[in-house]
Amino acid sequence: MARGVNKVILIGNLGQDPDTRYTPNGNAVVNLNLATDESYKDRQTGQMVPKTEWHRIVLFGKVAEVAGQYLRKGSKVYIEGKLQTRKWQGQDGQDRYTTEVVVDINGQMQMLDSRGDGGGMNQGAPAGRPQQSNYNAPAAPQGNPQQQSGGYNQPSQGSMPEPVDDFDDDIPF
Amino acid sequence: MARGVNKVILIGNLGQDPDTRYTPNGNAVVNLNLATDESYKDRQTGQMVPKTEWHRIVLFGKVAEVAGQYLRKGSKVYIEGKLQTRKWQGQDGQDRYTTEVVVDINGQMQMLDSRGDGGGMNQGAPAGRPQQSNYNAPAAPQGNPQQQSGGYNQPSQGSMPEPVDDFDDDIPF
Amino acid sequence: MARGVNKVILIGNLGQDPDTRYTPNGNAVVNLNLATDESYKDRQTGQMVPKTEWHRIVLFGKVAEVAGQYLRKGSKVYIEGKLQTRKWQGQDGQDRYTTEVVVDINGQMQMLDSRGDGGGMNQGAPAGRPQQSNYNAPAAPQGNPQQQSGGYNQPSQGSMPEPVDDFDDDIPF
Amino acid sequence: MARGVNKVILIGNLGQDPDTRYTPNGNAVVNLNLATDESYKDRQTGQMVPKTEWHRIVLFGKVAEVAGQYLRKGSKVYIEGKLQTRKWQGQDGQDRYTTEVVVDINGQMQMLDSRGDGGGMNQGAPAGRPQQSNYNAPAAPQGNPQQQSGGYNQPSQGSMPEPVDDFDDDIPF
DNA sequence: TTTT
DNA sequence: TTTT
Repeated sequence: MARGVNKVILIGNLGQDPDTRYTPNGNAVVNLNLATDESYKDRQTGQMVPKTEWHRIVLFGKVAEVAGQYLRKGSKVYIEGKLQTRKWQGQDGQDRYTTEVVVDINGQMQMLDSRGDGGGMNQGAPAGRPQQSNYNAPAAPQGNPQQQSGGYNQPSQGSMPEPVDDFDDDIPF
Repeated sequence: MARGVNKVILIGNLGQDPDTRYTPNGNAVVNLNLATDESYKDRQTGQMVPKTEWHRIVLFGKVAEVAGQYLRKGSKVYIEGKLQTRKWQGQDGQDRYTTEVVVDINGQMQMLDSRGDGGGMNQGAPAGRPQQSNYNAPAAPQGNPQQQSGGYNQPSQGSMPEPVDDFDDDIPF
Repeated sequence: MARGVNKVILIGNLGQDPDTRYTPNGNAVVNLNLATDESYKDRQTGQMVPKTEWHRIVLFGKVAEVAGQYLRKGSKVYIEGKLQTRKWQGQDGQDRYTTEVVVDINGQMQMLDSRGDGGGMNQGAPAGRPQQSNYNAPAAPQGNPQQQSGGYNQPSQGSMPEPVDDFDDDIPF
Repeated sequence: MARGVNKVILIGNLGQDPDTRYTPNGNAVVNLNLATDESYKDRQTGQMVPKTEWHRIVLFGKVAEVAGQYLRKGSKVYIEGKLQTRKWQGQDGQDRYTTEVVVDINGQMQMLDSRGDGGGMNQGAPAGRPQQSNYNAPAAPQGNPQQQSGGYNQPSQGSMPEPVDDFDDDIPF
């Protein structure tokens, strides 16, 4: 239920392979870094200047499993989710905020191609092995705080904790 | 032009009066703090738990002027804009990131009522005087970083700089 | 599941009270006539010309019950649904098509006020009695075909049949 | 300007090549037939049943030119526009209504691939010759009324007139 | 870090 | 009439 509207719609390409983790109950949580491109006319030069915006996407439940399995660096994807800002403590003890686009059972994810980055033509075919990095988070992308935490759900001061979802962890979506 | 899609749609209420500033060229730039409400079922208690998400909105051009003039704390509003993340330096010299919903000529703002917070019934009527705080930013609401900068376009290290828009500052939207 | 995206987002006002009907299984099906206003500059006169677009909305399940109970002629409402075109036979035996915005469990309905048309101030309060017209449909508003059918689920040639939803009629949404 | 919200977002595939026409002033007007796919669970069989919805899209201005040039039967496309219902007279003199998704300067069109239907790999490359049928309208697709009119802007009773846009015809978008 |  |  909602007494408001909170909706985000994005189409862009993945800057890297999905980062798949699992909750203690075995539910997938997938992070994506999504680039949306825009260009605008520079008033000095009159030239069109490309501009890339990077978005941090978090998927839960079944849509997370599909994303983790089929999406790869470079994949074009449609995302429908909601904005959520999480508070966490930096190593200096100060508050930090990270805004993410959360895709849960109310959201949507549509693969618009399935190209991996190996140059392969695996159109519509699942990648061999879903990437899973439960122990070693990748370096954070531009525009997002460093992610140095250990396993999912073990945030600690001085690192960015993982997102939590509103839904019951025991019941798969 | 865009080779991607970057769209945010929100309906919520203002947590405080709009913060109106002006660029050197006299164009309005308005910041809003918008709350969207949601509720979800707590799995322990089975109760519905209300949850408020706060969004930082930045309006440019004509829509900014209208927002600054007619919106007030408590106003219900429809916002259509795009996600944008800005990088700035904290007082400790470290990088910080703030994600905002930018409403420019491609976006939309719809007043869904015009209630001020004084309990007045100025339904559909303009507020007496548009609030303008070019010298003293209000404290940030829950879920958003503190805003301690001075006037618009004078960011300094240790404070959060103001957003900049892609559009020609001299040409009103 | 969907391999495409089909989404409609509207904010407007009801041209008349909701038309509530029930399936044989007791599920509510509500029809709304929603007006969205726009204005554009006439190139002859240079004047802004108002233009109203009428939309036929069909709600199913729980959201239908809420709509039927709380919405009234004049109510402002947010609608999120999908486009659906139904084929039916006119009295002359020829095919007709009606496009509707369908709001089911994947959609959303948000009351933006609860004004009835009696000029009452029942803000946020339920109307006394949900209107139900299972036997006598109101005349269609501007921009929509006449609705002359009998009870729900008894379409006949020469009238516009009622919409059907994809979902199991026995299981409430 | 708008005092309401009227927005449609679609991702689907073209059922046929675009139909490009020109106004007397030389502005392109392009019609698309777009299929969006969905599937739902049949309650009798428990099977997933595919369901296709067809949409009539009308593009104006620059986005129309791009669509006419680069899209082909089978192309996947993102459409953002508004709902509009047009009234016209059937050959029997009776009123008919056709609902379209209008994409003008406020809308958006994104090619999600550029595949033509000849099986060619013209990825991102313009098709040899933009289809133009100013004299001979194609048979109407399923889910849409027959289109039997002559050239653009010469509707007559007994046929479905072409759509008109709110914008000044002389000024390219 | 993506894509065209 | 499309697509996977």
